[in-house]
Amino acid sequence: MEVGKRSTISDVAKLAGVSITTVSRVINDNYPVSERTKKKVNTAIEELGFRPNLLARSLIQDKTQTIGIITPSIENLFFSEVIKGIDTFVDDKDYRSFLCSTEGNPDKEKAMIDSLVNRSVDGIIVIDPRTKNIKSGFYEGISKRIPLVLINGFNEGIMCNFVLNDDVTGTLTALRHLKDQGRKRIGLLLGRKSYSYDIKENVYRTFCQDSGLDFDEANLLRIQAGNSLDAAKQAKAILMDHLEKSQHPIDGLVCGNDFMAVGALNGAREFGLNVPADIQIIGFDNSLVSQLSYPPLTTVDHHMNELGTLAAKRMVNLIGDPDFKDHWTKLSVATNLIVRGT
Amino acid sequence: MEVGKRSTISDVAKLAGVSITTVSRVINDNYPVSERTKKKVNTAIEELGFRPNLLARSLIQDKTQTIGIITPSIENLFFSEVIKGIDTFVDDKDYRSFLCSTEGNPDKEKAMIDSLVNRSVDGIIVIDPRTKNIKSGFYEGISKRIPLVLINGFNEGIMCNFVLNDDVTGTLTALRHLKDQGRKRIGLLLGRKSYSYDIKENVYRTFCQDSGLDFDEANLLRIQAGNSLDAAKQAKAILMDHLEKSQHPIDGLVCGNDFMAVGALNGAREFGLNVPADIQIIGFDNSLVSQLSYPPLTTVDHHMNELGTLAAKRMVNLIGDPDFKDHWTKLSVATNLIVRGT
DNA sequence: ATAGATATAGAAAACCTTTTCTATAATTAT
DNA sequence: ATAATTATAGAAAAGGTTTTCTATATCTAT
Repeated sequence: MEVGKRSTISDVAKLAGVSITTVSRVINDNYPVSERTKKKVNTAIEELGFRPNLLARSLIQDKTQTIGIITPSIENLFFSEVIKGIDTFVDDKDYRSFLCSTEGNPDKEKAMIDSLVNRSVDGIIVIDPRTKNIKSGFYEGISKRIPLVLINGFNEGIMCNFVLNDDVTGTLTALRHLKDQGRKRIGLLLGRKSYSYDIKENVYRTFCQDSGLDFDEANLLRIQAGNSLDAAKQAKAILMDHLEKSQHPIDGLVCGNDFMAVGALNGAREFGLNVPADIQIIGFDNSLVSQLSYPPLTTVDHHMNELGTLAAKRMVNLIGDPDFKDHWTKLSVATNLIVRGT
Repeated sequence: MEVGKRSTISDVAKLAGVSITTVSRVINDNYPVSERTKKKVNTAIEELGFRPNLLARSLIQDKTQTIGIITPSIENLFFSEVIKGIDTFVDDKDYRSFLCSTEGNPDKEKAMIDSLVNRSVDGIIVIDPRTKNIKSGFYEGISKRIPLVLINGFNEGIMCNFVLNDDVTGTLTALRHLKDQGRKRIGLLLGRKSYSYDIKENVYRTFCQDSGLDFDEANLLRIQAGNSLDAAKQAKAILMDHLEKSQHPIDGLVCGNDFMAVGALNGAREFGLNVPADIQIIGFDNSLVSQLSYPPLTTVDHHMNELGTLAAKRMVNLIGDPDFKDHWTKLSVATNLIVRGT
């Protein structure tokens, strides 16, 4: 019997000599059924190897025990930590998750989300939502149809559920640490403009002003990396370029993420500098690479896993809430500096 | 109209003044409909913002345009490269994918697969299938119900679709390289027993025998790591231990993956050795970390992305094939050595 | 002008469940 | 002994599509 078509509830009913209603009740245990019939039904289920077709159930109940996770990239360590956090939490509540990669393309992201909505997922979590889609009101529209949580993207006045890092404190702590260590010329290294990098830049500018450090446009390094590896390579190149050309090169550097920091570390070393004696380098994220580098990287711990867990928790709550449309929150996860060898 | 319940095909039919059959035909373009009615229907669809409910469609067509990907871990670089390869390929064919993490637990893996089958996924790809489930015949059973492809796990006589790395050639090339470089005492560092590590061990033993190298049980290092970071830490520790205690410590080392290799690299350095002068280290996988370490790691490129792509390609073919039950293949992806700085 | 073909459209069945509503048998209360 | 309640079970509707089968109007060929 194992081979061939999958058996249905009506096969079970027939074999057990009861109605499909009764079988359904035995499966879901939501209505009294006598022990005798229960046993008959269970035997039949066993014999046929019957498993309920979840599609049919979903269609009628209008819930799928399914969520969608949208990410700009799958193989990025930062994102996969977040995804892991989400998945662990929702898996425990017996949700399965669709994983969709957008390659950072806003239109592809929209298409993905639409596709998931048409598949009746119970909710969608977006990692690094695209600014374009935030501004166009796309997410607000989706938010009214199904539960939506956005991780690490924000804009004032948007009615959506956000889960964010405390980038302000994180950046500030890193900068202060360098200053406390006696660094005089502190630089900042970022990727192309984004929600998170914009915050870091602002904090940096304010910090320079407030703390009487020399602010110099030349100490604000910027790369246009596509992926993690690119980031490391470009970071290495741009730092070496800076060291070579600048009259007063930096002696401290905060990087937008750990990949850039590792790249910078390698660049400084190749330039002949001693880390951390000649230049101190601080990464961001506390990702795996920060612990594998030599010396291990001083970095700002983003608690990426926690970010995912929090988003997932919020999601599960929203799904259970019939008035989910009316609630929206902005949650924040604290960051802290982990001092290691750089 | 945006708010409230989602509109259905019958809403469209009513508004356009036609039958639902006709609307269905317009959507799917699988039956002649006059231009005039087509336009009426499309206007109605537009006006209502109608999108077909994919659950209902799937239920009747018995296909969901959905596959499942099972992995022991989400945040492992090796696996995420494979997943990326799979996803890119199937996404292009308009499949969405469920991602399920098993934490390496065979029973959880079984439960996950069952859950996906009940959700009527069109096929399942398993990365690093559990030996226990291979041996129990579980995969063969699933293979008869829906298309199944196993990546990086194998056992003779099992009727399933496999996609494998050529670990034999990879390991051999690495060992030969070290010998060609004049290394006399070559070691091997592996994690707990698995399909892939067993092959590497066998190749190593044979190689030592065939090439007249001193084989010494003490040069076969073994760790029991849980995750990537563990692996690096334990590799560092075990190598330092070996260097300290061994009378004739190794001067060349092939590692089971790049994380171990980075750990070993750091360990050798901390022990005061110069890499590659005093000891040469070769990793496995050509993962991101191998390019970020300093010096960058010499490693065996596994073409993980290709592994995923090939599995995905096979999967899509199986899905299209009504006789998928009768075909099974063993595909292999070549490996090659990338010589960098260690 | 009529038979046969063709183009277009709708009615109804099917997919597999859950859920509501109705029915019967068994129990309890009067 | 009868009415009212309770426990158990089934019939049928519902969920939103696709698909098969049937019907009509239009066209083509004789």
